[in-house]
Amino acid sequence: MKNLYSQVCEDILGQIRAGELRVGERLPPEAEYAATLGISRSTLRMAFAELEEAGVLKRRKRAGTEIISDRPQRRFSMATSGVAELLSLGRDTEFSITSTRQVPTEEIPQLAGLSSETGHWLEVSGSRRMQGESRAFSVNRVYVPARFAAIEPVLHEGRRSVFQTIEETFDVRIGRVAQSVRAVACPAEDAKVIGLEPGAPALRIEAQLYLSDERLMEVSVATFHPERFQVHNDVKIK
Amino acid sequence: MKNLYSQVCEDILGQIRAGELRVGERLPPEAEYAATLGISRSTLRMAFAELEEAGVLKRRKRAGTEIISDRPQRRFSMATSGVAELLSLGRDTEFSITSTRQVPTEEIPQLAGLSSETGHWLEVSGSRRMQGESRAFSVNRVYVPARFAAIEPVLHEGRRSVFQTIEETFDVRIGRVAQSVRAVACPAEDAKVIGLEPGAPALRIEAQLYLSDERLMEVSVATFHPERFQVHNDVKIK
DNA sequence: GCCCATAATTAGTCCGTACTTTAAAATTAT
DNA sequence: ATAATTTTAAAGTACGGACTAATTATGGGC
Repeated sequence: MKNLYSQVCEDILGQIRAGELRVGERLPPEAEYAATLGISRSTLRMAFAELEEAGVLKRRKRAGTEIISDRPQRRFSMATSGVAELLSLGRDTEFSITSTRQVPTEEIPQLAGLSSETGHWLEVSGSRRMQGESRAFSVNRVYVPARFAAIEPVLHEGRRSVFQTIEETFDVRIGRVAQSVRAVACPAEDAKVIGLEPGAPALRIEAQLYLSDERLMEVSVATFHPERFQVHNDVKIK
Repeated sequence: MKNLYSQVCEDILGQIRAGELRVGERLPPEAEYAATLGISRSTLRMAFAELEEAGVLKRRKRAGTEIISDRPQRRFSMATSGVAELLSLGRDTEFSITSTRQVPTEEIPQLAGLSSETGHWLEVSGSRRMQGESRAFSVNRVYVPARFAAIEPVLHEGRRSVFQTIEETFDVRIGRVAQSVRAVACPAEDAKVIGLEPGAPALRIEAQLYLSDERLMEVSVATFHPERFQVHNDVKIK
């Protein structure tokens, strides 16, 4: 290995793989560890930074350096400039709500097993269109747990996304997004809205948005017009 | 602002927004710049690291620090552990080649305007299946520029992805992936292979793989069975 | 036993210096 | 001109020291 700190990374990774260090354990304090390794604290910190980046370590003031995974991850960074972009909603689109209602968990397959929240969710139905255009390119259904149901009146005030409204109203931040993309035959009810034949190919995106403490923030199910919308990712590899 | 280096970040960003610094320009050398700002080089380097992370700066030894964007990007990291995962090809799938041939640029719409490479590309046609299963879940066509066409004999030796073969054979690394996902009506020729009715909804993924120097490495067009394949992203937000 | 103030600990920030590596630029040779 | 070589400027690596801030742990009061 060329650099000292990369070498230190490898060593720590090796010890984890060999079982000498285990997930959940804490490493010694920086100063102490650097001394025993015979390197400077700054060099150790560079190694730690790399391992933290790779998802192996987690560092917190006073709490120390914890091993949280034995599998370093090659890092990809998405070339997007906000969560809205990540969710593939351009800046120049607007969301209009057609209806809201309370639904019990059992009625919506996408909610099954996701949360032990109280039985009812706020369902927000709507569609999204390019600014200025008249026809929508997607039909959206967003499910909000009871905890955030109070946003309902606020939603009607603007054309913002549901997640943005929640972020602002409750002063919380998205921490993670799990998203799946499939091709489906467009349901008849949605086909009318986006101008498709029933049964024609359409793109279905289901997303779960979580807060940084892993609590569920919203579940969203959207059906997109296949010619007027596509998911585009641009991913740099470290 | 709390930290000196975050403050420096803000300052630089502010100057970019104000037009005092422009995209394409280079910042002064670290030592010099730190001196004029009246801070230590390490502190400046922390600020630079943050701005590089955000996609605003690009640093290269001896070449200096260049401003490459005026829009800092909120950071997303994908929870994948390799490019294969990123391209949504699980570890436990295998690729089999059905045919290869030389094609001119004009015949393939996905190649239009992508590269000024010489007129011919190596087209590798194949399908991908889960390990052990008999029916494929995707039909793939991969286009390799003439520069890498020599991999053709190597391809038939194993069941590895084309990009992996290129990486190994030429000792190069992927630097960026641009990917788009759409819903399409499955073409008749592909429908047979993955067991779909012609015209049924299918997922189409088109990807361009670039090397770190931005030269094109491969273009791939794949059609997926909608029930047996979906794109899944799990994205942490900083 | 529980709550609150205090102390101790640990990662984070900041400084300054010295040396190394890379690659752009300049120079020389073909 | 073009190719090979040398120079050199810039980021990268590494060291060590000092101070800061956050948070866990401790101890005292009720």
